Amino acid sequence: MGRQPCCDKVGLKKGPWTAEEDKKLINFILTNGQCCWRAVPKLAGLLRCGKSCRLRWTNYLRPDLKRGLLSEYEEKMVIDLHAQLGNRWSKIASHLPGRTDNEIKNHWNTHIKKKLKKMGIDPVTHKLLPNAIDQTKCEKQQQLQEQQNQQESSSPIEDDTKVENENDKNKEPQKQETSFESSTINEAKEQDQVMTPLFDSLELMNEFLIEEVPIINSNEILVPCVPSSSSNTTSTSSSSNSNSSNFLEDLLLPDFDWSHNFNVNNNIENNNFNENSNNNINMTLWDDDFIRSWDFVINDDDDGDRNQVFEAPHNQYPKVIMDSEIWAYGMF
DNA sequence: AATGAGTACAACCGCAAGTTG
DNA sequence: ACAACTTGCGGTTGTACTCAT
Repeated sequence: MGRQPCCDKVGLKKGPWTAEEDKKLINFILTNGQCCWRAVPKLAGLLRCGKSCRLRWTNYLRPDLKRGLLSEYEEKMVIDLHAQLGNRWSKIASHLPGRTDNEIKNHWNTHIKKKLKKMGIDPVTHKLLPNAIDQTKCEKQQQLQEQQNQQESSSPIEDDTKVENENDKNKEPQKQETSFESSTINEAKEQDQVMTPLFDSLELMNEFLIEEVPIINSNEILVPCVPSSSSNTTSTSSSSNSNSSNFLEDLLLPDFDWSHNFNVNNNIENNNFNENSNNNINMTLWDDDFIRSWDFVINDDDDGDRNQVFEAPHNQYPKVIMDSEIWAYGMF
């Protein structure tokens, strides 16, 4: 007897998920929690296989997902982790809270691979490509040649100063490199905030050791949250941290009054927020699509006013410690 | 404006590991 | 111990979108 397919494929829908399907899935998981994916489509009234539901949830609908491009800092981490773990995307993703293995894999294939190749680094082995090695050899030879020429054409006194200057010149990049080499993740974070270019060398990348990567437990995942309707708009992370249920309560608010409060006042600020990737809170989790999903889940009104989509500005994302069990066991 | 190439990313597929009866 | 089942992972594909011509 062969292995049963994960689902009966006859009559099952494939391809992109519709808003209606998302709604059903979110509704179901909010009500019942995540369990037995095989049973989910039947119980949720979806013509999908359980696998597809799980994928949709974990890669797209999950509330603790960050959306948007990976930051410079995240990219650096991915490169370093990939150097050590290879294509074990889920392992890599586990070091980047809010990111999925699929997302990282896609980003690797579309962005990072190219960047590394441009830099003369083999994205598979993380070593310098033969061409790049030849190039650096040539450059070194050229430099030596130039130095020799300069030495020949200059007086001994000038020589000393020149040599010193040359040394200084040579020191400059070295200094930079060693400072990079000694950098910790925190320093990398700081560098990321000033948008430094990607690595100058392989050595640099290898400095991001796994041991240095802060592993964040699922129950520590920060979920951007919205203040309640009556809330002060300057709510701080500390105030929200102290009460993890705020997030849930807010989600359960029947009227979502707060949604348009922000929409009106903060469009400009939002634009700045999206453009300003230096900002620590680089979470675009609550993008239109996502909010739309939740909006209609809560209101259960497909014809509801879509203009009242919540768009909270970056300074109004209180940090909330997300208790994984709340999601896992459907405590909504 | 039309169109073809390139890009980004959501989704699918098959396999393997883990779990259960 | 073993087969059936479930879940998760990594590779690949399909398609919508963007941009250059």
